[in-house]
Amino acid sequence: MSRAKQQLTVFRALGEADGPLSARELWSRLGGAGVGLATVYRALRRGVEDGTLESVELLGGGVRYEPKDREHHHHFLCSICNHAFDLFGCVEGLESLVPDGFQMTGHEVVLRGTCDECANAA
Amino acid sequence: MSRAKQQLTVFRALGEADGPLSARELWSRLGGAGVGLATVYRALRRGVEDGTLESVELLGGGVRYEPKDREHHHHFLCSICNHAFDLFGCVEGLESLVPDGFQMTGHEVVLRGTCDECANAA
DNA sequence: AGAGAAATGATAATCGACTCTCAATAGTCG
DNA sequence: CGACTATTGAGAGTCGATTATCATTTCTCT
Repeated sequence: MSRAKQQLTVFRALGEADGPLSARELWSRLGGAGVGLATVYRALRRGVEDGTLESVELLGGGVRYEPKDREHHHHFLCSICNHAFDLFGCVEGLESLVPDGFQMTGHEVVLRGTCDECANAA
Repeated sequence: MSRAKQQLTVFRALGEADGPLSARELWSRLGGAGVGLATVYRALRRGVEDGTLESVELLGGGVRYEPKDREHHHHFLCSICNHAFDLFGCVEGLESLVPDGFQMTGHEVVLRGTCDECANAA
């Protein structure tokens, strides 16, 4: 593989994914061989520093990364394949949960369950 | 400290907390000295096996534990002190986020921001 | 093409979280 | 009290994730 801008390769793979990917998921998608794990980590770190990428941490799954240019959205975590999927839309009524004196700056919603594919395979 | 049922000590501390605690938080609340970290981990593990405790994993915060006998609730994670607080109530409209073919079995909502105390200290 | 800068891959090193080991201690029960 | 079992604390060991090292390769610019 040409060594020019492997970072672009990493970003492209993230952009094509249907949800945030962990460093390892990303690495295996890139073929494992051909791109070093260290390079994946480097690209991710730089992406976050650049503001191009965003890291999200979901329950039980460690840190994953996704392009920062996406609209506000949340995630679905399949408890079988452990893959995270993007969801669209948001929910109502978050403000009412905030206790007096607390200031909310953001929120995260994670749905757990079985994804399409795993549900059919079962 | 008497060695009888340190596990109870651990459970009590969790019960008195205003939110889920990590093993380390719990350990430092118990005085650090006096109870070994290993004992804390052991008590937590047994608690989860018993069904007495539940482990929750919030964004950016690792694994925390809380008594399982609580009502359905969510959490507020202070980005300054990094402490997790219990919230009461839930939100509407979660089902509408689930894609076709996916089966939701649970969900987690985490609010981020500044807690009472940190907001005043700032 | 040639020099210097930047990026890369393989692997060693690090880090934090958690578990295991083991001798010592406390609890149980006759 | 005395034998036997369960629990404990301290520290070593393990495990996975991430980062650092470094020789090599690729880029950029002339």
